[in-house]
Amino acid sequence: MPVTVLLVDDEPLVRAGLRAVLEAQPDIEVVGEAADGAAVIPLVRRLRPDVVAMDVRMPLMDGIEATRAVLRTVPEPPKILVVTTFEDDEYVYDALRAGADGFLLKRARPAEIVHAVRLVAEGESLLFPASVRRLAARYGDGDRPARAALERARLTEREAEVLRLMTRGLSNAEIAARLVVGAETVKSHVSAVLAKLGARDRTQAVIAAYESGFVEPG
Amino acid sequence: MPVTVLLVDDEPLVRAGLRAVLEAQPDIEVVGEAADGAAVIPLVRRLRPDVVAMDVRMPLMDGIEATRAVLRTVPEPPKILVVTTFEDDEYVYDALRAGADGFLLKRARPAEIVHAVRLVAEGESLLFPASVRRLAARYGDGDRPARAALERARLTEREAEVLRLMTRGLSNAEIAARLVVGAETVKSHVSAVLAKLGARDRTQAVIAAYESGFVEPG
DNA sequence: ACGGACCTCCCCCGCACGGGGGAGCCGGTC
DNA sequence: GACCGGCTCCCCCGTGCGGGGGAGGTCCGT
Repeated sequence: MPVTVLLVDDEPLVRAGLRAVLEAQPDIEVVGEAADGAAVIPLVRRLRPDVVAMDVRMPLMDGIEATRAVLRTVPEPPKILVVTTFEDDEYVYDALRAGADGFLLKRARPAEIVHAVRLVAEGESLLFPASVRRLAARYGDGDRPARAALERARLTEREAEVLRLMTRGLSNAEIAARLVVGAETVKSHVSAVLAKLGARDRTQAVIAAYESGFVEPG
Repeated sequence: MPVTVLLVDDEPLVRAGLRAVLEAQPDIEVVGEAADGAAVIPLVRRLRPDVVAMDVRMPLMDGIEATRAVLRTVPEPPKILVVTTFEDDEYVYDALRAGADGFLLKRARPAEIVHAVRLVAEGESLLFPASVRRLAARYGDGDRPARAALERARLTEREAEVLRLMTRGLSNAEIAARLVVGAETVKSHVSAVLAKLGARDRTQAVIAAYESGFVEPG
């Protein structure tokens, strides 16, 4: 029986590429796709794939969190193959700690991609040495306070909703109208968001939202 | 007769994705692939594609240089569609100056990718294909001329630089200090950017920059 | 019963922002 | 020469924004 794979990546182009590469193999079958980590668990339960090819950066739930969620909640969970780029090196260790079974660079050759899927399906774990080496080189750049800030932010539901509307370009008055509350209330929420994000104004808050993946561009 | 396309990208996965997306269309045919800009010219001469989907960052010869080389040396050159994820505004403008006919983000949806290929094949040029549709949808109520404004949005060098600093969260005063000009000058540039982007305030301008791929999040 | 989030609304206040004008200078084009 | 686009700087002016306070209300866990 073939190895069944679930693709999880927010970029349709990458999904199409992975599908094309993997389905060219007679012993590998792509049984499903998801555009965000938040959609993974029900899909895994229903499709019961052998391997999940999981992107790291996704809008709602990132690959790390999704990996944790799957391994925690699904009995006999699938193997998790984290598909990453050089830019995501910072997450490699986090993903390993979350229980991922292997790593794959998006720029790997098709044969390597196929090989990686077969390996993790067989229970082997693999790590591309190149990515780990780069990790050490690039570690400590730390020029992304916005991301860290947002991850630590713990916005309340209302604050997150207000931030979402801010990222749609709405003014405080428009947000108030949309949420059917007073303008002063919106100001309070906005102030709370700015404080939690370490942002000076709504523009910086919106930037932080984009940089952190809180909103999906495109 | 179908639109013929040559794919130029150093990542096989991306090539596979583009091929899968484009060949799903009956009127588009992928006639060749190259992994580097250095291999483009002989391929273009031999295959005579209508469109070259050209990556920017490649090991030997980048997409900008390859675009220049093709347009300089090939009679009746193909349309050049620059495809990239890494969104240096430098690259964008360099590519356009080099004579590229369009600009496409890898994270665009398949339909947008197909649309972009057809457009440039027909002789249209497009700058930020994704953003036009999205902003049109967002302000689709019709009260705002954002769509037309953005289509006309040809930011000057200075305006693009100001917008870039806006997307870094800088205030007008900070931008003025950075560019060593007066605050009034920055205000003029910002106003021009807002007008050209159909944005009401700097927040909406930053959003448009992210949505259009003018800046790359993450 | 109590504290503590959370959501809601209110006050005052300073200021950066953005719109509307105009103007001089430079480099390229016709 | 005249023209035009781009960059620079200047004026006035209204207001949306954000800081710093405070204060009710509900729900929840202890």
